[in-house]
Amino acid sequence: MNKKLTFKPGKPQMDSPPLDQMISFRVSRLQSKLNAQAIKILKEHGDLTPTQWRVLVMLETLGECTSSEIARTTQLDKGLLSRAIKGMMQTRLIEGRPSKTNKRHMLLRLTDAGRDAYERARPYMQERHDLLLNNLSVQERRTMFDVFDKLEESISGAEVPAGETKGRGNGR
Amino acid sequence: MNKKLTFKPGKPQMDSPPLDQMISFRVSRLQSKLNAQAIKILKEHGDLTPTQWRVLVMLETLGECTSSEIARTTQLDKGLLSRAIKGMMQTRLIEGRPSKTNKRHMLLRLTDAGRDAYERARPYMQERHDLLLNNLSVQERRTMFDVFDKLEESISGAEVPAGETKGRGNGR
DNA sequence: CATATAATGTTGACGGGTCAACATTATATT
DNA sequence: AATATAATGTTGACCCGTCAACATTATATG
Repeated sequence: MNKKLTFKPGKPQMDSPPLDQMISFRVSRLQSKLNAQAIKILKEHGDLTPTQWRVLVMLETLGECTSSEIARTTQLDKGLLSRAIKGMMQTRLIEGRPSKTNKRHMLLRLTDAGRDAYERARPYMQERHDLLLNNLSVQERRTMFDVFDKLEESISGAEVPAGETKGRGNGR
Repeated sequence: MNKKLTFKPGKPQMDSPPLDQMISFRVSRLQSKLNAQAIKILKEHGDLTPTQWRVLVMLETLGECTSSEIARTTQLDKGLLSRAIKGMMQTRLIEGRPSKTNKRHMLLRLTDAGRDAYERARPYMQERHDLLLNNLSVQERRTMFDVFDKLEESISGAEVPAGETKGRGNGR
C-alpha cells in the first residue's frame, strides 16, 4: 500500500518527489485531471462547460435566482458568471426576467431545454462522482470534505495578517 | 461555527449548497484559493510564478535534469514547462547545457541566482504550508494525501473504459 | 432630502494552462 | 541497414479564470 519505503538506512533518504508532499501542487494537479474529465463528459452529453453545468445545478437547486446569488453561494467570479449566463441565454438554456423590486437584478430560471440539458448530463456526472466516491471509505469521504473546509478556512484566515480597515466580507 | 443549520426537523432536509458536496467543484474552488495565495506570496518574494517555483523545487531536488524528466515527474504540460524554462533562462535563474549523449536533451540546473531565489521564497512557502497543515490533525493529513492519490487513480482508471490499443502510459 | 457608499452586472485586458502540429533526434522493427 | 515509431522540446492558437474599470441602481449616512 505505502509507496514510499524506498530509503536506505545509511543514506539521507531522498524521499519521493517533494512536490507530491505539497498540498497546493497536489490540489492543482488533481483539479486539472478532474476538470479535464468533466469537460470531456459534459462535451459529450450536452456540450456544456463546467461553469454552465454549475449554473444549471444552482438554478435547479435554488430555483429562480440572480447572478449575484449564484456568485455568493458558489464564490465563482461574477465576470465568469456573467459570460456563462449570457451564453446560456443565447442558447436558451435559461431565461431571465427583470425584477420589479430591483432594477439591477435579473431573475434567472431554467427553460425546458435547460432542464433537459441538465437531466441529460446528470446521470453521467452522477456516475462519475459515484466512481470517485467508491474508491473512498466512509471515513475518507468525511475527512476529505472536512479537510476541504479547513484548508479554505486556513487561507481566508491567513490573508491580511494585520490591520484590516473594516468589514468582514472576503472581497471577492 | 457551523453555518448550515437551516433545516427543519420534519423535512427531508434539503442539504446545503449541492455543489459543496461535489468533489470536483470543491477541488476547483480550493485550487483557486491556494493558487491565488501562492501567486501573491511568490510575487512578493522573488517575483516567481507557481510554475517557475515548481521548476526550482524540482531542480533543487533532482539536481541537473531535463525538461522531460520534470514533465514526467510532475505531470506538468511540456509546453507550459518549455515556456517557464525559457523565461527562467532569460532571467538567469537556471542554465542549460546540451547533452552529449542525446542531442535533444537540454540539461538544466540552477544558477546561483536561481538558488538564491529559491532560498528567498522557500521560508514563506514553507510557512504557508505549515499553516495549512497546522489546522489538520495527523490523521487528516495522512487521509488527505491518500485521498489525493485515490482520486487521481480513479480518474486514470476511468478514462478509456474499453479497448485500449496498447501501452500503459497516460498520454499526457 | 442630499450625498456618499455599496451592490449588481457588463466589459476589456491579461496571463496561464491545454492542446495540436511540428522539426529534430532516438529507438524499435524488419 | 532501412524504415517506422516514439521521444524531446518549441511554437501558435485557443479558452478559461482573474482582475479592474465602469454604468447603473440601492442603500446607508449626514
